[in-house]
Amino acid sequence: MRANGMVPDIWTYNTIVRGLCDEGKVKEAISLRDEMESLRVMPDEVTYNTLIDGSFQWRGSAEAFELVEEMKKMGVKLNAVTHNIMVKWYCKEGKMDEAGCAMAKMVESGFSPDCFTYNTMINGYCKAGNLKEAFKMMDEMGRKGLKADTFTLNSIVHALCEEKLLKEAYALTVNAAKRGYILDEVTYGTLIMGYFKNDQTNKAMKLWDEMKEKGIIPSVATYNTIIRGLCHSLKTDQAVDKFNELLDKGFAPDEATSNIIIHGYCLEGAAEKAFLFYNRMVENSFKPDVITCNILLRGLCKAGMLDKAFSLFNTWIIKGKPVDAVTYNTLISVLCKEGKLDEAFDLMTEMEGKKLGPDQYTYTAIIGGLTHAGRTEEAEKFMEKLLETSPNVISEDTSQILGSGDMEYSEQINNLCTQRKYKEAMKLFQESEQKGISLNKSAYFKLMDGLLKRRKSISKVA
DNA sequence: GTAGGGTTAG
Repeated sequence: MRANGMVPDIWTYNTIVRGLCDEGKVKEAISLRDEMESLRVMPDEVTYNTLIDGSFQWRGSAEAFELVEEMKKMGVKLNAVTHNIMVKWYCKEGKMDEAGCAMAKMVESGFSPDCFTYNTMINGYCKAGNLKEAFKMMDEMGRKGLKADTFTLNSIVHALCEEKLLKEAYALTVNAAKRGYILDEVTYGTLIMGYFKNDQTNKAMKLWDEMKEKGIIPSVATYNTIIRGLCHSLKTDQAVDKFNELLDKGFAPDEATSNIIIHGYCLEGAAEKAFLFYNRMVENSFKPDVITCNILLRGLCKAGMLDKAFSLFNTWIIKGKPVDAVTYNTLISVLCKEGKLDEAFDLMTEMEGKKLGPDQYTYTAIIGGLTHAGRTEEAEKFMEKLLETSPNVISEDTSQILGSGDMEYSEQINNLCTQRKYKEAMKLFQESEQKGISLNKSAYFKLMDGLLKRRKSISKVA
């Protein structure tokens, strides 16, 4: 277009900015913004929001907030989407207090939180294991006239699966479907993953069939879920069947698909098969990344082929391909197990030089090696370092304690919910709040289930 | 015809 003397309009530019950001080429996207300005196609809120989200993902929050400031300076008004992006990234970083502040700031700026905001917050609280706040958000959402939807449902299903409450998760989806909620491939994928993680392979496969019978076409991400599940159940050959099915349907597997299968063979101790598949994929334009490298290294170490592991590591470095903390920790662990502590220390120095660590995994490996060699005093020194870096490794899990909650209130609320006396359950919840009493997780789940039931009409799910 | 929420490899 430019060569033919045409000036792309704002829509065209924004589309390309989005494409670049998706690929992680945020710098190029930002320089495109300069080009836009020089051509007097002024970047708008869509351009900035795209760049801000991309910066959060690929360049870190400092750069992202700089763009927010720039946006203000350029006279482009922040909108609800801008705020939702900021809320989302606080949630992704697990900073739920700050996410709450961002939401409050959104209100101050004159925007009411919408379904995106609430679903983001609900998911964030679920991921943080704070079911009480997740439930409170859901309640608030309902009181503002916003309807829970498939996104809300999927967050709760995921949280239930994480708690190993699979029966409850399944029952929730069945009841939700009866009430008019749309179950989609993510709902199924989440349940399937939950069953696989709890070694209920048959149920997982049954749900896969059920999903397909319903005419839901799984995307690559959902194919990855079933392939991953089969691999973790040491059924990599079956996983490859699904992989071939994916190819037959004309889908292109992504980077993850190949890594999962390579990992599957490594888990089975079949390093040769892993390399055969690796080679097959490389010939088909698969670009191995640092995760591929780490998987292969672990596989080779597991199979006792240390020489091969180190030669792979060296070739990788010579080729200038990136390595990370996991790469080093993988090798350091195996060296410690083999009693080759000097070499392990050398690698630790090397990773320190590259500012990749050491982290808690490095220290744990070193402590194990030293203890095994009877070098207790040195081990204790590293123990101190470990506690400095991550005090939570050994201390008690406070969320567990908080999560245990008050039995009496929890049970009463559980019972009321089972009897569908949600109003009374809510009253009791408010009473417990006033007394500063926390409930157990199952009580919060029951209350959330109640909120899903409260929903009267069905909103279209995109 | 452009931006924001749920599943997602070591």
